[in-house]
Amino acid sequence: MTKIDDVARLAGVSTATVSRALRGLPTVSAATRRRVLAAAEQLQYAVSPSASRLAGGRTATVAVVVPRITRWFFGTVVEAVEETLHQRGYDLLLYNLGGREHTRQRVLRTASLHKRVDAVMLVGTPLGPAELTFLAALGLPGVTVSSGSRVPGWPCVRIDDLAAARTATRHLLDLGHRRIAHISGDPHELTFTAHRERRRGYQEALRSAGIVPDPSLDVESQFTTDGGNQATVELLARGEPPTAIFAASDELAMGALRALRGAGLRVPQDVSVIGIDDHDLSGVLGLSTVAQPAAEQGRLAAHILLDPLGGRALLPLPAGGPAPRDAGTDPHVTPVILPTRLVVRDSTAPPRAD
Amino acid sequence: MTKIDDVARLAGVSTATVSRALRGLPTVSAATRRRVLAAAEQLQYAVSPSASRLAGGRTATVAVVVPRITRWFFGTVVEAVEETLHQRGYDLLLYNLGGREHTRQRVLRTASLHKRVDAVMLVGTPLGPAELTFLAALGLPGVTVSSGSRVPGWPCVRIDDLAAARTATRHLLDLGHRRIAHISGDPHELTFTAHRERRRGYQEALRSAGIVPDPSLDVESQFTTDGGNQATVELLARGEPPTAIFAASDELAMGALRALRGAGLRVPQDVSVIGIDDHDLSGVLGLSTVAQPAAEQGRLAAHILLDPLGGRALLPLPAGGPAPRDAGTDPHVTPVILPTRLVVRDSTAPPRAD
DNA sequence: CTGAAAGCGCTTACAG
DNA sequence: CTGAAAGCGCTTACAG
Repeated sequence: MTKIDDVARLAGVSTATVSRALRGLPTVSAATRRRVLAAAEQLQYAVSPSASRLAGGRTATVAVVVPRITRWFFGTVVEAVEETLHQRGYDLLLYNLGGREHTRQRVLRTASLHKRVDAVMLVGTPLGPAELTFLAALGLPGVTVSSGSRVPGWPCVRIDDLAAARTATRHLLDLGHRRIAHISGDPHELTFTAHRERRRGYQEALRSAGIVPDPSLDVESQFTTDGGNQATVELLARGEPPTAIFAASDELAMGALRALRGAGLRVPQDVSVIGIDDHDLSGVLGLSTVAQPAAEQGRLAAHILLDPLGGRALLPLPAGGPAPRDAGTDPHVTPVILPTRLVVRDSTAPPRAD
Repeated sequence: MTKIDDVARLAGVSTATVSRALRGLPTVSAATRRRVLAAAEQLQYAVSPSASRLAGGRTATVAVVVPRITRWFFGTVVEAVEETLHQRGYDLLLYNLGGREHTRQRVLRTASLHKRVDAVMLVGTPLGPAELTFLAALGLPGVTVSSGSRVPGWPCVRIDDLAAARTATRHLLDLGHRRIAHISGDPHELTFTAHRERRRGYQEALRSAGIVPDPSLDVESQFTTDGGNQATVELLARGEPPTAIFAASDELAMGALRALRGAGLRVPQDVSVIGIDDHDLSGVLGLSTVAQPAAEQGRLAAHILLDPLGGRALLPLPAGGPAPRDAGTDPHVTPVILPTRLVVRDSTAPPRAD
C-alpha cells in the first residue's frame, strides 16, 4: 500500500503539494506537478478514499434509489447515471427498494445515507410525509427523476405524464376508437405514481372527444407485465371487450398483448393496444407507444446534481450548509420536462367496421 | 453532525466503549451497552463511514461489475446481490461496463478499486490476461458469476451452459426437428462468453443425433434482441429456412420471433424457437426456454463472498493479506453449478409434416 | 469490562 | 508556489 508520504518523498516535496498536484489544483507549478505525477505513476499510487473523505469532508459518492432495477425504466436510467457519475469521478451507491418496506425504512428513514454520500438521486420513488421530513433533515442535495412527489428544494427531471397519456389516447381516438379501455398500476403502491397522471390524461382525452370515461373499462393491477396480463383478463371478463386498450406502460401493454392472444383476440384487428415508454422490446413486439427518453432523463439528472451551480453536491459546503435555493429564480428547482413522442407500430389500427 | 464523543459524553463512557458497544463486540457489559445505545439513539448518532473505514481498515463495500445492467440476466443478478449485501450491512458500488473500453480499463486496470472496496463481484465479465494480472495484484477477495474466465482463487457461481444448450437442442430434436439453426452473440465480444459453451452444447446434441452441424445454419450477432432479429434475418436470407431455431438467450430468441413474423413465418407452425434464460417476458411471449436461476446465482455469490469461511472479505485481514486458498480442499474455489430446467411453452412444436 | 492514547492517510487553513 | 502542523472521526492494541 503506497501512501502519499511515499510519493512526497520520491518527488521531493511535501504531502500537501502531492495532494494539490494530484487533484489538479492550480496552485502548483508545472514542473512540480510533473514530478509528482511521475512519482505517483511510478509507485502506482492511488489515494485512499476513506482518508480523503474524512479529511476533505466530501465522499464523491451519490446514492441512487430505485424501486426495482429490473424494470426497464429504472435500469435504463441507472445505466445512464452510472456513466455520467463515473466520468466525473463519482461512485454510485445502489439502493434497490424492491418493494421491501424495511429496506425503504432503512434507506429513507435512518441516517444510513448520512455522511455516506454527497447527494441523493431518487428515481420513481414518491415519498410519504415522514420520509420527506427525514430527507430534509439530512440536508443533502438531491434530484428526483420521475417521482410522484417532489422533495422541497430538489430539482426534478421527468416527462409530462398527463400529456403522454393524452397523446396515446388521442391516437386511438384519431383511429376511430370510442370504446377505449385503460389498464394501469396499483394506485396505492407507494413506489411509483406516474400512472395517476396518466389516468387523468386518458380521461381528459376522452372527455375532449365527448366521451364519458367508463369505470368498467378502467382496470388497476400491478405495474408489471403480469399485472397487464391480469388486468386485461379481468377487463375481458367484464363483458363486451373494448376496441382499444391504452396501457399506462409498455410492460403493462405487453401483458395485455398476451392476455388478448390467450383470449383469441387479434391485435390490432380485434383490439388495438398502445403503451407508454418505448421499452427495449417494444420495437420487436411491434407495440405502438409514446416514447419517453429514459437514459436522457438519467443523464440530465446526474448532470444537474453534479453541476456546481445547480446541485452543489461537490463543492465544499460553506459553513452552515448549502445556500438556500430561491425557488423563484433557480431554474433547477422548477421541473425539467423532457419531450415524449408518438411511435406508431403494428399494434394500433382502426376498429373493425362492424 | 453528532459524533462519537457526543455519545460517549452522554453515556458517561469512553469513545472506545461506544465504538465497541455499537458494533456489538462481546466485551461490553449489558448495562453499559444499554446506556450507549440509548445515548446514540437519543442523539440520532450514525457513525461516519469514512472515519470508521480509515481507522478500521475495512470498507464494508463490495464492487459489483456487470456488462450492462439493462440486460435481464445482469439486472436480476444485481437485484438479488443488492438485497443480500444490504441485509448484511454492506454497500454496493455499481460498475456498469456498458461496452465502453475506457470504463473497462478504469475499473479493471487502474487502482480505482483499491482501498475502495473489500471485495469484488464480477458478473458475466470474462477477463483478458492483463486484467487477470491486475486483479490478482489487487489482492482482493472476489467471486465471479457466469463469467467466461475464472479468476484464480476466486469462487465462481454459474450454470452448466453446455448442458443447458444440449437440453434446448435435444428438445427440438425430440420434437422431430433435423434442420436446427443456432443464433448467438459475437464470439469476439469480450464481455460475455457463455455462448461459446452454448454453441458447443448445440453441436454436441446434433452430433449425438447423427447430424453434422451446418455452418450456414449458425449465425453470430450481438447478444441482444436486435442481434437476434438481425441474425434471423440473415439466416432466412441464406436460403431454405430451418424448421427450428435455438437461440443462445431469450433476448436473442425474442429477436428471432420478430424476424420470423416479419418474414411471414408462423411460430411454431412454420418454425420453432427456443432460448435460454426464462426472461421476465418469456412467459408473456409464450417462449419455450431453458430456465436458469439468475437471482439465485446472485444471492449465492453474495453469500459466498460474505461468508467469513469463504470469501473472507470482511474479517480484518491478518497481516500479510488473506490466507492463501488451498484449491484442493476449499469448496469455494470449485465452481458452484446451479441447475437449469426445460420450460416448454408455445414456441416449440413438431415440424410440419411436409 | 473499560479507558487513554496512538494512529489510520489524507486535506486544509495558515505562514511564508 | 510550497511546507509544517493540525485535524477529520473513528478503531485498536495496550494497560489495567
